[in-house]
Amino acid sequence: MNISQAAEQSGLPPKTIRYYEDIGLVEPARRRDNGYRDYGLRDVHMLRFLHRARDLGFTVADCRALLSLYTDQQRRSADVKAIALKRIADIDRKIAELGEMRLVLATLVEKCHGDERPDCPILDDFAAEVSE
Amino acid sequence: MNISQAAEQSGLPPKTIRYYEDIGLVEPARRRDNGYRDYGLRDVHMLRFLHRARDLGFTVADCRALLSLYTDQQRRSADVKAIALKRIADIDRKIAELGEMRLVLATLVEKCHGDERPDCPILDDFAAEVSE
DNA sequence: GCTTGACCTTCCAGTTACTGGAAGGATTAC
DNA sequence: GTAATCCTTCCAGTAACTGGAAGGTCAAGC
Repeated sequence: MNISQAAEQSGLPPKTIRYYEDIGLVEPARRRDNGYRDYGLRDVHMLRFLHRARDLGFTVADCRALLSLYTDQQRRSADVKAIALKRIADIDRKIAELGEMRLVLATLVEKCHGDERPDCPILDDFAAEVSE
Repeated sequence: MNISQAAEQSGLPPKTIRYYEDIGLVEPARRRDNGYRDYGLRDVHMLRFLHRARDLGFTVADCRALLSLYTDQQRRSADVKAIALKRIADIDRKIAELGEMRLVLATLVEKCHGDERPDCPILDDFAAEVSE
């Protein structure tokens, strides 16, 4: 099948599929006589795998590792789990960070009357001297 | 003062300060005879403002707007508040997204025994056919 | 006066993971 | 035959820096 079919079935845009080939995340696709890439079920599987992993926020580097574990029949499930746990820890760190930002902003927003007047506790906060 | 002092007092690395000047986020600094940038208190103020705003996750584009509101005595606090509210909405969207990822991953991780054996529900999930 | 180290300058390249677009060839529908 | 829709490659841009190279400046110590 052509790249656009593979795109449709994997959920990845054609551009992204070519990009993944470029960076060696997937094997170069077979080519037909006219130079078009030709995908089979197995290829689509791999692409879908990547789509799913990327959707869960794994980096391309992680995807490389996950894909290699996926194709390795001798893998240890512990290795997969470790990558997933690292990702969860990452997510937790980001959520915490965003939560702190949100808290600060919500506090400031609440104090700001938000009308035609120029005085604004939000800007005041941004401009405040750092407390020693 | 030199850029490294300005960096220390604003919390931004010298590289970043030069970068902000490059992209026109701050006015070009005064220069001394030797070509060195020379910063005053007012400059450091602006830089610290930017540091704070960036720390709260505002984009550089937002910072541009916030900085212009900051220096505008005729500003409407409503405009500042609107930017902050947009940022909060953004944070909420990101937290929700991360929360969903976390939920999925935590479920999968829990199911994975994580030992020497190769079978792994995480990989199984990634490789699963999309349900129609 | 000279050297050494710590500054400073500019400029170019790399990071992440794509995405848009141009130029040109192939295929398909009518 | 031709128009629309594919496909190809390649180059550039995105966000917000960061690292590093090449070279000028300055302050301290001998």
